[in-house]
Amino acid sequence: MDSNNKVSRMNYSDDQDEELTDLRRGPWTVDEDFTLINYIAHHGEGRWNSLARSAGLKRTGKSCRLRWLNYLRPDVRRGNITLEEQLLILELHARWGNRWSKIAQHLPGRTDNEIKNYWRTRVQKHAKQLKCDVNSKQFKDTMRYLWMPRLVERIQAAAASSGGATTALPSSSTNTSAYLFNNQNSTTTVDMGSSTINTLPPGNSSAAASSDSFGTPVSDLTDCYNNYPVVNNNQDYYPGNQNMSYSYGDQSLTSPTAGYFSQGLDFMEQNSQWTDGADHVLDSLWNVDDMWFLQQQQQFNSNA
DNA sequence: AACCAAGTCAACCGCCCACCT
DNA sequence: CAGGTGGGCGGTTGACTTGGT
Repeated sequence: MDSNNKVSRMNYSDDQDEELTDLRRGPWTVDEDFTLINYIAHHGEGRWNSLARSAGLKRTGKSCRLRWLNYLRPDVRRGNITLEEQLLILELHARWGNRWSKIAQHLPGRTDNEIKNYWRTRVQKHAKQLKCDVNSKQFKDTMRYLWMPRLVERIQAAAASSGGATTALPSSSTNTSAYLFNNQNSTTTVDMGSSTINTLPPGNSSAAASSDSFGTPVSDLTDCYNNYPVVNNNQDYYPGNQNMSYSYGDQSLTSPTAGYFSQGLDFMEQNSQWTDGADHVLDSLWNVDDMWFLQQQQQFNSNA
């Protein structure tokens, strides 16, 4: 994207400080990025307003902080949200709601902004397609009893098809134990560091895991969202590796999926197209299955 | 090729809270 | 305690991209 020197045409409220009229807004230029990086490298971060002035950046302190935290920070990872991360986002959002920064704390390298964008563009899109509110019990149940188990299955399948867990892992990860799935047992355990996500017995895995030519997993909530190589723009500035690992503190995550899902799996197994690995087919079936699930729920609720 | 709609995501805003004086 | 400042958070915007017609 060549957005250099473009200035946002957004409207801003009139109560901005007059000095702000001299300030640049909109996309950051490469020069600005270098200036900010170099300044922080020598002086550290914090005191963003004075930092912006001292560095000679015609930006607000907030803008500098945001640029640094969401884009320029050496350990920031962008794009290519893995299946494991998707699962974790769903799980943590179910627990905490729109506490993006709190959720982001458990996905090293991910920013609250990215997670928020992921949620709004992918998850809310599906809620819209299903014609239900993203905060409704129906939608939450659909996530809990359909999408999350599917994610676990596909994580497991991806690990199995790669002869291990390596291709499903972020290239930067050094904590492979966080991604090892015990797919030989009747219960699939997703080990996220010291926490676990238990889900249904895998049985005959019907939801085929798909991957692109790079071996990177393709999102099941999205249309080939991950279908591109890892893009980490700030590697232009930081060519070194990133050592990070998934940790989940001492918290335990448990999905009450066992026992709820057999019908859904049967449904999927009856659709041989599930196994062809074509994402457009899979994605279209998501909605069919989701609609079926919602109908079952509505029927159940009306009978109750 | 041109147009349009939908999707994506960087960057912004307003609000709030913690801290300092 | 009040006022000012810095920083963090969630929500929103809009430029750009992509896909469909």
